[in-house]
Amino acid sequence: MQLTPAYKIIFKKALEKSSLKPTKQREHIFSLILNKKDHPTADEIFTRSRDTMPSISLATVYNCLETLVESGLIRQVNFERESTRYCPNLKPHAHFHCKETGTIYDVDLPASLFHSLKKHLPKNFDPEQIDINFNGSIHNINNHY
Amino acid sequence: MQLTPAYKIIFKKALEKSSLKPTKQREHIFSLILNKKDHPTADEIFTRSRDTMPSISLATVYNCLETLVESGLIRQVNFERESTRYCPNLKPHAHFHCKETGTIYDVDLPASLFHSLKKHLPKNFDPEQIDINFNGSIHNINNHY
DNA sequence: AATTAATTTAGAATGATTCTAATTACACTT
DNA sequence: AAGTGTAATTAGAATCATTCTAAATTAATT
Repeated sequence: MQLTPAYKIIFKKALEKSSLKPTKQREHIFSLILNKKDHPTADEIFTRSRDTMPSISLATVYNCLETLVESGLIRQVNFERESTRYCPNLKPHAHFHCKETGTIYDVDLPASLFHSLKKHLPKNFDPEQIDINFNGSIHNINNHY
Repeated sequence: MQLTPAYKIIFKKALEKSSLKPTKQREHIFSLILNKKDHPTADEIFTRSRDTMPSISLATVYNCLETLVESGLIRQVNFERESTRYCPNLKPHAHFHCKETGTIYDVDLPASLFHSLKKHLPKNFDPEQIDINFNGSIHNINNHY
């Protein structure tokens, strides 16, 4: 697991901005999330890291994920009360949760939609984050014949 | 805690539709949620019910809430991994979570917005529920002078 | 190399929720 | 009214994701 040089710079800058240190563990967790663009839980990341960094502890995985979120390198995704998942996609987007498989899909949305959502808030409400989560099922197109 | 006659009918019908029984406990929990239109947690509801139904157990509160959600009488609201909250407002709406106080506010949204959100999904994605959650702070207008 | 602060670590603790198994309530028959 | 069967309630144990704690390690700075 390696970060590309470009991402290495992004990584260091983002952490330094919050005066956090670019440690091996943090870099490793970040690269794991970037290299497989799904939405893993802390525990899945912990399991994955056993291949390449067997000495890391679960507590560290949680700590690293927290600092990566803080520094804006990844996002948290929550569905109901399932384990928190982590997402490297920083573009404004929504999530679709398939209730059959549990898989989470990114859904790109135009910025305009986020803007019109904000317009419906009272003037003194200041949103920092907007989460849009769909929950449903996915029809297999091949089933229709 | 009493349901109005109108709500009593709604309550019975909704449960019967799922062949569930309109028990004292279920009715009581439902009335507690209707009569104070905030977004209580299971534990808060448990505490509130001690005044009027001291014998109810926490497990029953959880069970009742589950059946009320199943039968469409109330909605669940989740923010991050905080305790699940319950909401009697069945109109399509969003939620705003104040990160200072933890309070949750309903935000009415036009149905058209939900429709345009759905348009951005792939054709075979079939959303059953859309959750829109704002997270942020609320400015006190009186602070500006 | 010494000092200091931040980070990592293992394991314990927490807290919300679910599960289990026993009891109770209710609807429907005799 | 008594009996039967099913669903609901209950107390307490169990679970599971996450956070906490305190000690050990690492990294940055003097």
